[in-house]
Amino acid sequence: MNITEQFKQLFEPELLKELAHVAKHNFVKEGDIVLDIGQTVRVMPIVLSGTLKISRIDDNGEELLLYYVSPKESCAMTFTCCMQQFPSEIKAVAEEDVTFLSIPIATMDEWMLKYPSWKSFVMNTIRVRFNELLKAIDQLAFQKLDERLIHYLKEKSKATGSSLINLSHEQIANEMASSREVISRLLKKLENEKKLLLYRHQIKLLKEL
Amino acid sequence: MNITEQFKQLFEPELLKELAHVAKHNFVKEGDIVLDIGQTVRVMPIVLSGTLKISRIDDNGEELLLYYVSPKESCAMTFTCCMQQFPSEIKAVAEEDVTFLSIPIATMDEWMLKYPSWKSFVMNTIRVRFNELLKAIDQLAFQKLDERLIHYLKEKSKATGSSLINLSHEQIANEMASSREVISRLLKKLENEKKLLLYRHQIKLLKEL
DNA sequence: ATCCAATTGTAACAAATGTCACTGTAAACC
DNA sequence: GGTTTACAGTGACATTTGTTACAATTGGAT
Repeated sequence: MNITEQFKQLFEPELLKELAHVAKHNFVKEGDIVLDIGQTVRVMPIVLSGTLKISRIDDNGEELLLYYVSPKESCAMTFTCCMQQFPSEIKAVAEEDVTFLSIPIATMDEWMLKYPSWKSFVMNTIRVRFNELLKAIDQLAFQKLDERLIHYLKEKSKATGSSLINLSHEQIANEMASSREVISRLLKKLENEKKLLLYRHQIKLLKEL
Repeated sequence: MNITEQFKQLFEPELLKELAHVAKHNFVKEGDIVLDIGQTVRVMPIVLSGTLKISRIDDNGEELLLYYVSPKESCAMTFTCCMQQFPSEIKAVAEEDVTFLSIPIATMDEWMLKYPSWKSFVMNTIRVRFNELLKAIDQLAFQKLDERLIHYLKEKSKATGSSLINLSHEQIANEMASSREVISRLLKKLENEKKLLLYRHQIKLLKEL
């Protein structure tokens, strides 16, 4: 699908034309790091296909998944860091193969003044991502690990669009800043409760979840 | 101090003039709720004196402190919710008596186009608050409760500008989404380690902390 | 001065999570 | 086919955090 088609609902015709003209196309493979902590952000990305995983890494290299960026979406923190040329506080990895547009700083700055639909898009992105962070905080502060795990699985399923999750327990533990044995234990409990099925490197979510 | 004086470093002269003219002055007393979860935000606040406490409340009424808004600062989530007339996801309470300016939506929107210094201020506010939320997430995901408590006390001390903290253990437990007995236990441990002194309704932080 | 309510201290126990050690098993590679 | 390696299962134990219950103390109210 071409860009104009994909963003027809979101942007006004003039902006669509400029977008097709100015935006650079990028392609990264599953697992590629699009942006690492500490790197200076130089362009604003808009995902066309695939999913970006945004996460936070602490000093010991421990990870915590924050949220996903899906097609037609962007990442607010990239945006604000970008506008002011600050180093990134988050890490963005391609969850699957990803194509995305990149918009130069100067351009998106100019569009803020010129196109109401662009300003709405940016404001919306910022608001939505704030709420994602608040959701992450809710999970950490108010939920036990079993509830967090269920939430994690559902989000992962939503991001990939499948009830089959292809991850090892170790990988899940890493993204949740927990440990493999604990995740195994909780997954087994969920299996006993008939909420999912466990296979090697794969989890099938059932409707009871 | 008058507004023009206070914001001289931050805003250009033209904007200062408009600010003095357009902004409404508000005053709230310690403990007053400036904005509750679910309320629609109608103006953007800029603190002149005192401190606002921004926190998240879950469905069971449990609280978690997110960050403070100090003089010459604003709250990014208020801003983005405001711009799009969405209900607030956070609660803002006056930590001490607070005076603040409020800017109507239409005005701040207009200023975004007109004044570079205003746009910088807004972008900066958004970036800084994102980082505050990330700090909160770091604490929850990667730190044990004793470290979180130390962090909490230091932040509180910074916000009030004093090494004397006038709070009961119960209040601290509430703001940290923990329980009173646990906080008492950890505070006692810190006292034994000569990092602070405990009094009734008061904690004195020592330089060893 | 006495009483009362709020605050703090603390022990004992419970639950949640993390760690260690080891086993079995499936997949992947020669 | 046999070996190797990554993954999953699990019991035992440690640590962290939460809960219950009650005692001790403080500060204010009357």
